Amino acid sequence: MNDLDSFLNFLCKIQPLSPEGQDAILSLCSQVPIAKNQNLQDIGQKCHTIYFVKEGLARIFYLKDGIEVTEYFAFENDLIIRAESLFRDKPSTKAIQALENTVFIGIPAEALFSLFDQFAEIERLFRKIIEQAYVNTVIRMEAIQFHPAEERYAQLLAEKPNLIQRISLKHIASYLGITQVSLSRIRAAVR
Amino acid sequence: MNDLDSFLNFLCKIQPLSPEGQDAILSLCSQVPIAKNQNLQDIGQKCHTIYFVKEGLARIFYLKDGIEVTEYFAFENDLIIRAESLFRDKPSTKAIQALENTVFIGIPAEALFSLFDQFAEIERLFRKIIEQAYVNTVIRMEAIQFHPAEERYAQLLAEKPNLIQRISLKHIASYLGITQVSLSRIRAAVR
DNA sequence: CCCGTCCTTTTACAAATGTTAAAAAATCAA
DNA sequence: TTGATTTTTTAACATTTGTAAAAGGACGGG
Repeated sequence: MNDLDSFLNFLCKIQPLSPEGQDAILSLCSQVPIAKNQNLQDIGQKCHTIYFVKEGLARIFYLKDGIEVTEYFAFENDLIIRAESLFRDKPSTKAIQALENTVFIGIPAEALFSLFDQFAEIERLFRKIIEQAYVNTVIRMEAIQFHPAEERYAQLLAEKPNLIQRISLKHIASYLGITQVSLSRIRAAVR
Repeated sequence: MNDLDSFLNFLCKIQPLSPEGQDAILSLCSQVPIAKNQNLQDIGQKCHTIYFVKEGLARIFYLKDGIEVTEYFAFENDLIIRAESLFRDKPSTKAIQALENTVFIGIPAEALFSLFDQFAEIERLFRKIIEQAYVNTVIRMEAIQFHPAEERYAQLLAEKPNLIQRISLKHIASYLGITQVSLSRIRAAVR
């Protein structure tokens, strides 16, 4: 019994993997515990690692005029990568931060890509994972493009009701593309 | 000599393909000419086809309170898919429309996915294509999330200076997430 | 327990954007 | 060209959201 079993199980639901394939992935996985409010990766670093959240909660954020803007929240089993750095080999303008005590699973990208030659099933797995990430981003962009902030907040609450208990409002506000003052107003109006 | 040569060449730059792989893809490609302002795919249809623009110009749009919102523009060789329908097998709330007389290249998704078993190189090609699309969407979301409309307009002009000659301002406005009135004001202020 | 820090709300005001309507300009077809 | 249609601009006003500052709460360290 390995404590990455539930993670492997999660992967196999996306794409069934042979025992050999599973072992190959496992051999690349390392667990990285990060304390609450600490960064897993800092702004300015090139991203060479694909991360998942094993337990805890994390976000990607960047700085806009000195203010932190949250781009993405990752919960258990969620993929968390800085795609614009990883797939373009450029330094990232974003950081990955643990919002709770969090254990990440890290997979070195180069080593993983090498596995693709040997295991087509693993390439397929990650193709599907990226497809899902892509679809999620398209859907989120639609929301942010033309829905007023109040709708976006309501929608977020409907999708992830427990979010509000685990994440501070200022992070939620910047994720919604508004200020925390504005979010406070929205909450007051709903109440 | 086949008139899809330039398209094949475009694909091979992303991922080199064997002659057999190239033939396999070609055998699935059909060309679909659509007249200006006509829809290639309508709202409500399930999307089962992966499209590229061979020549011309197209967009994806949806209706928000009866008003058309442009989600995406596709120029020559650009991928144009309604990802949330294609990868989730749901009816799309979006339409694909030709903004000029346009020739699309269509590849049936199911048949393509079957090729993946036979040609790992083709699966890799489409993995990379989706990765690129994903990165582009992440970057666009960052822009729309926290940059004011005026910046987004300036950035769009810098990236695609010829866009303004080919696309009406109302479409550009909705792509930027603002009304056409607002875009007119921005243009007047810059002038 | 108290203090300081950080988070959240509230207030007042400013700026940006939406809405509606109408005018001006451009486009297109007969 | 003319007339009809569409696109773009302009105007006036309403609404939303941002900014800055202050006040109240929550929370942890000493």
